[in-house]
Amino acid sequence: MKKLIIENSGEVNHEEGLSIFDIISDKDKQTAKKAILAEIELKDGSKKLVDLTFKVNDDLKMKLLFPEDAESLDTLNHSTSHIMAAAIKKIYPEAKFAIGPSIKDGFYYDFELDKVISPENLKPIEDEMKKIISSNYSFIRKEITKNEAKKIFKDNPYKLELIDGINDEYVSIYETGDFIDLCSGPHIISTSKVGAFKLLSVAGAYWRGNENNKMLIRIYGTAFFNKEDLKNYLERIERAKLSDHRKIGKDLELYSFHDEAPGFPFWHPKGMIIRNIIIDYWRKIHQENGYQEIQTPVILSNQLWHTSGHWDHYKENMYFVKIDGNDYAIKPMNCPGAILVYKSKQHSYREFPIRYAELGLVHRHEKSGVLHGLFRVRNFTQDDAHIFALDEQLTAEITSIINMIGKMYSIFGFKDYHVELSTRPADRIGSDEMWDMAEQKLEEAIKENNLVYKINPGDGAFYGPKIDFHIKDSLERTWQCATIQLDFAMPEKFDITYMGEDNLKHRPVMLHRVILGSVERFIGILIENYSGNLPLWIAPVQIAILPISDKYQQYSDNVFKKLKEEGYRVEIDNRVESLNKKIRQAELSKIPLMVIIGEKEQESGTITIRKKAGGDIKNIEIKEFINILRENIENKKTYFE
RNA sequence: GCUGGUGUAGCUCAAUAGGUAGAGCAGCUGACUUGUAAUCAGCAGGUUGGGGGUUCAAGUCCUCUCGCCAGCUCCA
Repeated sequence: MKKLIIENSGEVNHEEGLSIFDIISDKDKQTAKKAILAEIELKDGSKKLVDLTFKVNDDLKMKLLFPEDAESLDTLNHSTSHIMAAAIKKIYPEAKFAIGPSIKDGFYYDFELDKVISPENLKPIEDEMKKIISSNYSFIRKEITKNEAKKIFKDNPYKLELIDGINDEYVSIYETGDFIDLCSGPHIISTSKVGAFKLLSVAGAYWRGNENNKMLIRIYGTAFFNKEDLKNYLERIERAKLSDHRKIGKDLELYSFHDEAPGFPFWHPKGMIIRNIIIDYWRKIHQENGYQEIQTPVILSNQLWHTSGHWDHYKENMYFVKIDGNDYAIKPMNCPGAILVYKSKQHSYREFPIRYAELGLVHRHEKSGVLHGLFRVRNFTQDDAHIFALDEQLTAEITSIINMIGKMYSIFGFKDYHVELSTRPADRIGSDEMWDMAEQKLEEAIKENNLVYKINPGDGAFYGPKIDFHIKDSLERTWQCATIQLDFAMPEKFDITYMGEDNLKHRPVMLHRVILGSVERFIGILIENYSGNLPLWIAPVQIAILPISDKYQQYSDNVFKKLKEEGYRVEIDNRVESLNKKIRQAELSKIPLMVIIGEKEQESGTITIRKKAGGDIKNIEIKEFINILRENIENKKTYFE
């Protein structure tokens, strides 16, 4: 007899070779029915997820996982991807399957097929999947040798390549009905565990994520243990779409895009108000932190871009122009300009660190398929800075930047962002020693500041590694905003120096950094995070004055003038329309505050405030209202109080 | 750039099986003077993204092209 210790539910003695499911079933049928997976403890103390069909041959400690555990939903999605593959195989026997993992909120499977798959082909696949699910097939795991596996998958180049990549003599396969897949698992015990699923979209995806490889067909789907969860998920996605900055930007007249300039945003008056508020605050915080603002040209000679390395490593993304027969480029980055400013005079170690800030308008030729509202455009303003420093000043400088990022993000209401350390890319300048040093320095700074981070290998800039800060949009896609880049290479390329204490020339180190990232992307993500309901201090229109009829026009005009004089962004709706209509339109325009003026207000010399977020303040004095406004705006409050 | 989808008035959407474009909102005009999310009536608005083709006839079919959307690659 062997002993199975189940976390939180005691011990069971059992015969050797029984599956976890059988053992639990003997003890408690209900629990066995509900369980999805088991997390077993290996001899070395580490944990591993296994199927419920896992055979127990020894004493074992484990924990059962149920539908409410996150790992269970992952597994369900992964298993559903197998079910989808099985269905596709039924309809298109010639399909060759590549990989089919679970992802956040769903799963996909990539496969090669010499046919066009469009959304209308999804329905038949779903129908076939339903048949498989109701057939209640078991997921049967088998461990076989690589050679055996190669025989099974002899017609599938993708699986063969995967098998070759496995560092083990044995591989595992799973059988579901007559469908066999190479897979490490784990899986649900039977197809009937899939309570609800939906195929969502079809797209192309390169094999192994490499654009030089063949493009496969990818079908995305999502699965849940019950129908209610699927319904909630689909509703959540629909709701998130209402926060789309592309829609809100158009509705609120913030900016527009036109066929005449794809990827180049047009800023409208109300959008400019948001931009300028952000920039005003940005200037203030940079002055406080010892930055000096500069501005460098948009067009610079090709010669410069040869020197900087952009010609060799960034040309594909650049635009070029000819002036008087000479070749120039439109800047894709601000660094070379800042370096020319630095080089315009001699520098002493006593000046360091020198912090040049620049709101630099850059142009990049982004591939047409990647353009995405304000998140991905072809011209944008980086809130850039280039810091020239001594080696020993780097850690303090990086820490100071990290603090500025934290402060600005919290002021703008971003709490949920994550950090990545992007290391050396294949296409780069500078020696390996430089990269070792730079990467190490950044990692030290991250650790010193106790940031939680992950490594993003190969994603650094061509001149140096970087710490990236990512923020989520309404659909929880993440976008890189802030970045801190450490650069030993450019100072060398441009041969920049300073005079040291020893009266000798030395080479400074350079930090490139942005906080907002680009003003455009930042505004896009700001809008999505607030669903367009911007805090009072940022809202392009702060107050809408709504006279109930034109009998109160004069009094309303006085209130309007008063607020305007105080510097508030206020509009008055003088149309002869119902109050209901005026309120509705102010609501749709996402104006945070409405001032309602009728007979009562006029008589008592007061106003009534209707907050967009809900709730009224009845009959208050204008003076008092202004005090409240001032209080909210000066403190940059997220919600009006 | 690649894969798939899509493109009708400022916005949201109609238009049977190809028969030559229709509505609501917004706009303009007029009436209504209104107390917490759309008052009523009238008017005006489109060579159906653009080019080419098939056809007696194209918003509808074919083709090229551009934009947009989802995803892949790439990125602030």
